Amino acid sequence: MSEELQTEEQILEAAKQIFQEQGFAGARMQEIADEADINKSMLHYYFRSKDKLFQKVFQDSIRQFFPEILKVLNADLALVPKIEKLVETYYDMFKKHPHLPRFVIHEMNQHPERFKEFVKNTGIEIPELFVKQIRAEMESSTMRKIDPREFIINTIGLSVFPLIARPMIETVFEMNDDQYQHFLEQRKKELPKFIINAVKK
Amino acid sequence: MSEELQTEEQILEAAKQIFQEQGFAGARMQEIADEADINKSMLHYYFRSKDKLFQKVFQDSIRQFFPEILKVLNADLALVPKIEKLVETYYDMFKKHPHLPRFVIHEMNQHPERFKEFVKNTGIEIPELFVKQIRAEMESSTMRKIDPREFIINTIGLSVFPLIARPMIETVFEMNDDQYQHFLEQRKKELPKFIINAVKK
DNA sequence: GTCTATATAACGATAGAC
DNA sequence: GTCTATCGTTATATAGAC
Repeated sequence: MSEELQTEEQILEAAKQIFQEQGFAGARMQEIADEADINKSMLHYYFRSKDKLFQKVFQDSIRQFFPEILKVLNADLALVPKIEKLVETYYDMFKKHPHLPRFVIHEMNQHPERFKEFVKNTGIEIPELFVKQIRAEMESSTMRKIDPREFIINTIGLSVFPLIARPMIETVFEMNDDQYQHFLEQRKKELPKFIINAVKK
Repeated sequence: MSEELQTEEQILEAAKQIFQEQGFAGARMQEIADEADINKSMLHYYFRSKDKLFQKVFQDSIRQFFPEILKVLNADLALVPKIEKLVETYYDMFKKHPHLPRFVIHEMNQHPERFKEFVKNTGIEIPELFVKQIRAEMESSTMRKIDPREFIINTIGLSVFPLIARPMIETVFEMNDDQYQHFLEQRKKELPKFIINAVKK
């Protein structure tokens, strides 16, 4: 009885790792069980089916991915420090969960409708405050005219892309793992400048 | 005999579609056979195994994805029209092959070493000419100092991200498919400005 | 080269003892 | 709640007739 929560937590932790690494289709229930160091039948005892276990993991992953970003977007910060904070948040998240962004991107494209349902259920909303902030900056003439949606997508895209494109970057620019990590560190400082400059008047 | 090439081509075309849509793990040989409108055993007759068929498709996809971009990067064009051309190339590619970018990203992360091998075999190289061009622009003081690798990654990332993040964009900004397509059209014009502005002095 | 039939293995899921 | 054993399906792959 006291083991209930622990086992369930162990399973979820293992499932998260395997699913995020391999995706739904690539993951094996046996592998999840091995990772959680429990018997395979326990997975079904706690979550009934692979699909149900996956949906739990996927929903948790969305909850992990979006709100943290939206929180920063809607925070009470000036534009420049907000961009800096946003970029930093992404890179921290990536350090803890290297497969999270690619996992979400892959799976949400496999079942777009289901994904939209999930997002609605988690109560994620348009970053209204940030949109207002951008509009205000544009009116006070420090920022050139740009669709706020473009600005948000560009900022997130610039943060995420080098993380999901790692093998490509390492290959094209002939980096090893250390050099890639060093490149990311440099980028953390450089990227906010790039973004701010892009919308300066 | 005269049917050999045609059948092989049919298989590859079908395999490309299914693999790019579902990934290696999610794809089924039966589904590829159905799509190609041939018998399932023909897949093995022509390509021996699922893995061999996949590797052919993956390599072809890389050949489809990279050289076209690198060709533009190394073309004899001034910076601004080059960026415009690059963005346009990406969006055209996406119209013809909507799943290509996400497919390459997902699969190259599943087997990074194999991916690096493939890239080397296809003879893809660092876009040296473009790097030189950026360096020249920086020295002639029209462009602020920036690591050319950052500039390249940013440009490609900004082009690719809204394509692979479509369900997210449609959800967060409450767009339907038409509105998304319209958004992309607008973006095709806006993005080069964003990029150029970002590196202006 | 193309088909049908089948081998072989893997996987998700369940039954039943403890 | 946890285990072993096993069922039922589905997947890749092959054998063999035509």
